[in-house]
Amino acid sequence: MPNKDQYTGCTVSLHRCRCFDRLSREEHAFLDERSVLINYKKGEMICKKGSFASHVMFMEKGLAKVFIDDGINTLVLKIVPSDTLFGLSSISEHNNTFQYSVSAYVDSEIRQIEIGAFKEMLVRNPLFAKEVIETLSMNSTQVNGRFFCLTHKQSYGRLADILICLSDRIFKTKDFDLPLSRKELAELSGMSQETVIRMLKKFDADGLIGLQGKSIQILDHPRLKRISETG
Amino acid sequence: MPNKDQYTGCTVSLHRCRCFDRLSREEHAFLDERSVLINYKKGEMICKKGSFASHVMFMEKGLAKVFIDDGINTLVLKIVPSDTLFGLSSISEHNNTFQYSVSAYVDSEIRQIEIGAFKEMLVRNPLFAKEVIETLSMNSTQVNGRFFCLTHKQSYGRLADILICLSDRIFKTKDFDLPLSRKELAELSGMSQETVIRMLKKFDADGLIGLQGKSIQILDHPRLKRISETG
DNA sequence: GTCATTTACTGACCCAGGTCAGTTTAATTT
DNA sequence: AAATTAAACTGACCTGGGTCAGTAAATGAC
Repeated sequence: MPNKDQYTGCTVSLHRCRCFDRLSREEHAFLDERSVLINYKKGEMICKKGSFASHVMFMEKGLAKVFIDDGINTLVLKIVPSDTLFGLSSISEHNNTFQYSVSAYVDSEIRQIEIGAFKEMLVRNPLFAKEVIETLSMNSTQVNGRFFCLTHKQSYGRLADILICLSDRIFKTKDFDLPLSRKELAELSGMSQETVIRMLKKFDADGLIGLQGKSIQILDHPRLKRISETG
Repeated sequence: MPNKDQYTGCTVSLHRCRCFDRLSREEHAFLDERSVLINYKKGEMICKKGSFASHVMFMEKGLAKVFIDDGINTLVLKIVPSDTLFGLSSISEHNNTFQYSVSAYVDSEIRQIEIGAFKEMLVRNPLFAKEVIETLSMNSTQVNGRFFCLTHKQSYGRLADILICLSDRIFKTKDFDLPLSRKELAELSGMSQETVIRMLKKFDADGLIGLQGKSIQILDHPRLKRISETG
């Protein structure tokens, strides 16, 4: 077999954190009592990089982007779909602030788990800790693949990646209404708004996708895949 | 205070893993007995992405690059200096292979710790696990900063970053002999060999650095820093 | 409904930096 | 020291995709 590793700019890991499966009924209750459920509206900021991290978060239902920025440019690290634990980077003792910002793509329901309780659970239940380690490690691998892709693939490939990712992993259908603006799609694939628009039109003209405003359908998945792979 | 976050393409975290400080004498001995010490020569492969991960590693002395590649392009995720734990991404149960490759920049001495023993320790000693989580989390933050930088800064800024990083964090002197070729410096700053050479020459001509072959001295640290920040 | 504002789109321009094809210098080998 | 090979460097060329300056369409406000 060939040793060609393929990376994608995909933003969502297939990994689901199993840490809560490791908890006893009491432990589960312990965390539950130290959690609150918050609703966010589309576009709302869920947490801001640099602010005090008083909790880790669990996306009950919704979709959000995890990103860092310098005031001018934005880099989307990953997307958080339903049933995902996030904000783990703030477990660190010496860095009790969020290491990234998160904002809602759509109306979202998020459970905040008090960080002290979460940390206590790490020490109380080693299997829980082990799953958290697993999740952190899978996250890194995911982000690294995306890192490779954004630095070494060209734009067509990156856009194809994102379209495939949206279809396969996020909406799980070939035909979906994009809750993102072109601008957001652009920062997701690491390029300018204008380029995204031009390339979407190109894909549409070439019969790879169907495009009517926010509604996108994947018409030629294999060819899209090939574009993603070849650049 | 302004809310402008600065990211650098820096490859080395200042974080040192304190997990071993959490071990009792016996636990220390336990891991020691399940470790081996291996020497690698400059340029030698320390581990290959995709191969079975039978151990985590500790850099006793040396310098190595952690990278992923697709056969054509290489992306250096980070540099591993002395006294650093690495290869943690292979702790995962469901992914018992290395998630990246590592190769030695200079002759290096590396302790391999049998992964079963390491995982056992994670469960046996929760404070140990907590420190490992901390390290994973710091690693991510570090790589994310680099990610931002390589995707959003231009080449001069990235090269300035790397030079500052080499001087401040790796060699800890303003005057050092680079153990890397221009090609390696290029992949470190995410650009082509030719561009690195041209820019080094430019920095030299502008009096920012002194350049004689492999020997580099940082002459104008503040200005270099400014270049790193602005472009 | 009309107006205002945001989002989507188009075209023209341009330049950072990659690629290619060399030459020069340094490091190894014999 | 001559011969190879690899690394460092130079110049010419070219293009992917960013930026800017608009227009068109969609969405929301009143």
